Amino acid sequence: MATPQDQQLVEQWRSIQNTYFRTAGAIDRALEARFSIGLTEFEILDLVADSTDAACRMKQLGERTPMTQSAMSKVVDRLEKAGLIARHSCEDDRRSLFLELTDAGRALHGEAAVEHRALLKENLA
Amino acid sequence: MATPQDQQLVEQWRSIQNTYFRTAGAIDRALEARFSIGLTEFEILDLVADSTDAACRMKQLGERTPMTQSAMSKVVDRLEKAGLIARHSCEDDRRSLFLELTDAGRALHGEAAVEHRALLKENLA
DNA sequence: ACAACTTATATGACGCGTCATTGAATGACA
DNA sequence: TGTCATTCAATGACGCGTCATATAAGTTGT
Repeated sequence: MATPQDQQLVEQWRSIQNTYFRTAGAIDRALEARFSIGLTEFEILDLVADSTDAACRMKQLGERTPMTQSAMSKVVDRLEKAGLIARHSCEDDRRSLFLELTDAGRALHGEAAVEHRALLKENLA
Repeated sequence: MATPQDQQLVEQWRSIQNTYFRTAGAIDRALEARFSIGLTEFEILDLVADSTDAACRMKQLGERTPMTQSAMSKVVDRLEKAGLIARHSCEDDRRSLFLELTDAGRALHGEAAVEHRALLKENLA
């Protein structure tokens, strides 16, 4: 029934869960408190900030995160309403959207990233 | 700004997130499909099944999971409605609750655990 | 050029988790 | 014993993610 192997798997799993929740929670709370954005919003900002290629991005960003397409759409909604990101329609394919940080978005990302990295370091020791 | 250390931290973090989402998603879908319970419900069943001591448990279970007290309460609600678990009031301290698997709960947990461990093995390689 | 299919994003209903609060029982201490 | 603080659990409002769809644009084959 409960082989030692199973025990070890379960242990490993619980450890991952704890690390994940602790870290995600800490980052989320910190970003919310200081910048009024959640972890999810930050992750999108971070991905867009990292993107150098000028391709139509919504889709491609989706490949770099475990988020659903639907979730992404709503996160981008919030970021747009917050004035941190802009959607540009894409000339080649008018179904696609091109995302770009606004100045405010870029500024906020810069500051938030410092906090983000610091909390990662603190929690992933 | 983006030191190699930071890069590595972010990599590590993304890896944890991916593992977590992939694994949790797989287990959740499988349990939902075959037993009509989610991962969260299973985790509570699993904790209760593992508990040998007869202490008043709601509280103590809370210490073994990243779940909120409020979340636990609702999960237990669902498990109770599904007839898998029973709440008993605790004589020593009438604020506390004592949880116990029903026969159906024990049976379901036994089968679900096999699936759970199998999916852990598959995803945490 | 016209259907039928596929792809990119948006949206609405819904479920779950969280926060803040409540209710009830207990403890502490004068 | 009476008051005040503390602890355990439940609840309601709310936000976010998911699923299933909708909308719109592109693609393919004839």
